[in-house]
Amino acid sequence: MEPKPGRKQQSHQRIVDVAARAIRRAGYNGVGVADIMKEAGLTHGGFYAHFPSRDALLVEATQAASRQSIANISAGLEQGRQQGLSPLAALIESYLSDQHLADTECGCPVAALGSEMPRQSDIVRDAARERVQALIGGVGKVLPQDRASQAAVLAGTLVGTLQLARTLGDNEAGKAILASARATLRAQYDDADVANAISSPASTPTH
Amino acid sequence: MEPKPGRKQQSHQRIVDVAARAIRRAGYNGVGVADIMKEAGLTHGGFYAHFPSRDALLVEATQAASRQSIANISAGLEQGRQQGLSPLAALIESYLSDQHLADTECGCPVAALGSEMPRQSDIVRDAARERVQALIGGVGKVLPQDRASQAAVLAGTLVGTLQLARTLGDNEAGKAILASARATLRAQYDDADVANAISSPASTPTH
DNA sequence: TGTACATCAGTGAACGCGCGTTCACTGATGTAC
DNA sequence: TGTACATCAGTGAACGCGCGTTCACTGATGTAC
Repeated sequence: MEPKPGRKQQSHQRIVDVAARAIRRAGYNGVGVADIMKEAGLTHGGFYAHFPSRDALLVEATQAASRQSIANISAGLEQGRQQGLSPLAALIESYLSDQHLADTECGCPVAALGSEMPRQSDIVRDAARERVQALIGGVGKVLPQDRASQAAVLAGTLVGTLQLARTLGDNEAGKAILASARATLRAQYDDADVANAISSPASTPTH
Repeated sequence: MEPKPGRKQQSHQRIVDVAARAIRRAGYNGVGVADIMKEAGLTHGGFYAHFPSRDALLVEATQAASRQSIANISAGLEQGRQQGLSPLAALIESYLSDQHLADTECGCPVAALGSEMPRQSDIVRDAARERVQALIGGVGKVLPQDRASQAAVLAGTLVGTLQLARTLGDNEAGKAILASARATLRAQYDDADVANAISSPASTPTH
């Protein structure tokens, strides 16, 4: 119903995009209203013309991060497809890639914020809950139908493994865990069909 | 060299214990010095006679939480052994129990703080890194020797799955994920040897 | 055993500082005639 | 086309408040003689 974005809507979008990266980089508690407004090229005073509260921004930022993450995962699947990987193998390779280890800011919000999500206010937690359900649902779609019930475990595996790697660091220790995890999961989930098609982890998009 | 605890050491211990629970309940950023001292029955002014900084407390709290978690996991393994479970099956059952879902405060610090660990100051992060390595090592010990390389993935699976369940909530949705995860992992990791010995999730200690 | 003093653990007021939030105001954009 | 006015998006100073940290002080415990 509103064909042109309009100046205010552009600013709004810019604030949300900045916040979507900020929460993944620094955590829900890690950045303030003033920081975000500054990074969006504005002063903090104007914030409440865009959002009724800081929490309202966190909701939109969580949703925006989710959208970006979904787009990145889709891109990873497409790239994997071109390399002859099954969707499942492509998901594992790209989610547990060295790039995703390094680029928390543009990666999966569940991996970046998983342990903080249960502690957020109701509205933020609702947004987080939706993202978790969507992640599980998305993982389910790349699993063979007879394994659909494993979606939650695989989602948990991806999220948890990436967190462990990030805590060890964006270095050899962290990368070693990811490499070992990819190898294990390839064998466990993808058995014979594509395991041989994988050679180089290559550079995959982040989530 | 110091046989008697002494009054100050007792206070110190009390503060650390309170903090070990507080960080898991509310996150590294979720509780302040004054809150912790109050919960330990002291006033905030005396804090810096015990610790050079808030971060120094977070280090000790992380280590204390790790010790408690290790003790709880050991108890879970022992309880499983009495029920005829393999150590691996017992670990899965107790880590992914409904009790551990509910009792974040006394549970595994990696599950409670995983996504915040990479963002902490150097000294806190070092403590977190040690805990992650110990967790992976501990998981490796319950795995059959020919599967030792899977320790990191399994550790990630436990941590990540519990986080997803907690974000969904301490309710049917969260419990459903845990139940499905236990079933999947039983089949995946423990194959034939003990899967039949499990019937009721029962009440297991927290971590 | 009793007194005098030193040490020790904890108290509570105070400090800067940064945060989320509010608000009177400004300058630019758009509309009416 | 030009002028007058209303609307709108953003500014920047200010507000309470809670935080981590400091510090002069107090009351209890322990030691010397």
